[in-house]
Amino acid sequence: MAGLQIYNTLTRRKEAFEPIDLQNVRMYVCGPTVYDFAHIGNARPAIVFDVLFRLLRHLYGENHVTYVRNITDVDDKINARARRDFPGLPLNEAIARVTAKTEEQYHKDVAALGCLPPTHEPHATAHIPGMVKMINQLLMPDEKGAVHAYVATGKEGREVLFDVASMPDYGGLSKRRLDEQQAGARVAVEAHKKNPADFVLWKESAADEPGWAGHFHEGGRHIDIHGRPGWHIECSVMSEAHLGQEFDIHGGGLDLIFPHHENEIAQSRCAHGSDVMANYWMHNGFLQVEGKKMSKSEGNFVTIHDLLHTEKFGGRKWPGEVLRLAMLMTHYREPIDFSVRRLEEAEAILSRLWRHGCEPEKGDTAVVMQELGDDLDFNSVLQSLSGMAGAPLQHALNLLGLPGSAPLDGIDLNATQALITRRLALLAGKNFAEADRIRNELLEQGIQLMDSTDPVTGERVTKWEVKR
RNA sequence: GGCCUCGUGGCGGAGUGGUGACGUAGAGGACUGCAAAUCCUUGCACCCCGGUUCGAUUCCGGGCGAGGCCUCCA
Repeated sequence: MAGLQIYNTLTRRKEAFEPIDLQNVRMYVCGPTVYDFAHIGNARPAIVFDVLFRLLRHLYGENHVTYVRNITDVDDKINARARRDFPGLPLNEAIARVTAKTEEQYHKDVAALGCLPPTHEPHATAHIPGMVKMINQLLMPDEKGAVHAYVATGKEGREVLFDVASMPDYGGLSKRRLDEQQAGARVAVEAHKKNPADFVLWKESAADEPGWAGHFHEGGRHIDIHGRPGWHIECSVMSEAHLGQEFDIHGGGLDLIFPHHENEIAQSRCAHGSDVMANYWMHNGFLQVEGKKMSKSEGNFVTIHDLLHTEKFGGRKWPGEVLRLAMLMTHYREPIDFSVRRLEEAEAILSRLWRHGCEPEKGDTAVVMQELGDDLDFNSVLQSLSGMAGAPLQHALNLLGLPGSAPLDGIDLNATQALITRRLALLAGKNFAEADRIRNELLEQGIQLMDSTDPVTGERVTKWEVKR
């Protein structure tokens, strides 16, 4: 079996990947918070980890990989959006509308980018009891007698907080030392926290906010807090529910290393009394748009939906596969400057590959997967693809989640063939003007004609391809 | 202030202590009725300044620049 090398954020180096269970390779990736259209920055992890998912399925078998990507559907940003968009509705109903609509849109977007559905897509709101249970585990003394959580009262009510000082090696993923963080950090001091780095596990909800019953036990006391979970606890609980206490790969964007992933590790390890949550932590790099940080105020905030369905970026729509390749052209850990030029180049590469896909076969798909196994070395992959043709090329493209040939949707094959035949007749009669008119007409439909001469008969042969 | 990335030709992107891959775009040519495709040819690139060295883009030091995290964020 070809090896797989993965750069592990935990150790800051590339390591040979060794699954805990060959029969069930397990990966968790942080999914979207569903309050707004996903932007192209959100597309990167979806695409990168989809490629990894496909590679793992290739290496270990389709039924031996479990990929979990959560949906965060409880969050203060969602509440704010719900109040804004549906002011007349009760908040919970408004929230349900926002999350349902956004989630549906997200699924359409990533599907258009060629991403397979994950094995499981758990919703945070479906795992509240599990979160309460884990928080209680943290409130109880562990095997060594350490208590990792406490109840305190903050400005907006009671909270259950994680006590970072209770975990000696807190900060291992982000390589942050607690004592180094204090100096100079612009963290508003919150008096109820034992340590400024302590983070919320559960917080009390106001009457009009979404909330669930939380029964907690602290030092023999029973405490009921009608509230909602903190952000980090979701992933700890959902990953355990679907992948167990220890699993193989945990992925997400670079910005999640701290605090999100650091805190997930703290919660899971302290609740489980273990040294490991996931063995390999992978993080994708950030992207800019046309050389600038993407932000709404810069006016360069680009959603996946905009790219696919509007003409806001570069004055035209872009097919999902072009977007996918444009994203993969740069190694997943490197920063990307997302630009029109990049999309154009991806498109050019893709049409050349599709053209080669119709030629006599050349090359070996296995080589591609081997190169991909070197920490997703897509640059080498692209290089190999350009030397391939025919079925192996098409197969390789499919394994990468790209179409093996140009999609023919919306093209009337019979009508096209009829026009080509008529044009050949016109050419035989040297009626170039009319023949060119037909060629231009087809080009406007996205069909590019290519004339050549049959080497044997010397007759003109016309081929065509889809050009978007 | 602390921690961390990155800086190669128009763009994307390899690589190396000593003739600077490759792709894409551009230019010229072949082919073609003309295109498209294909093939051939072609162009100023290694952020700056020191140091080590016979020689540095590659090693060391210092700058400058871009970006990320430390607060919600892919």
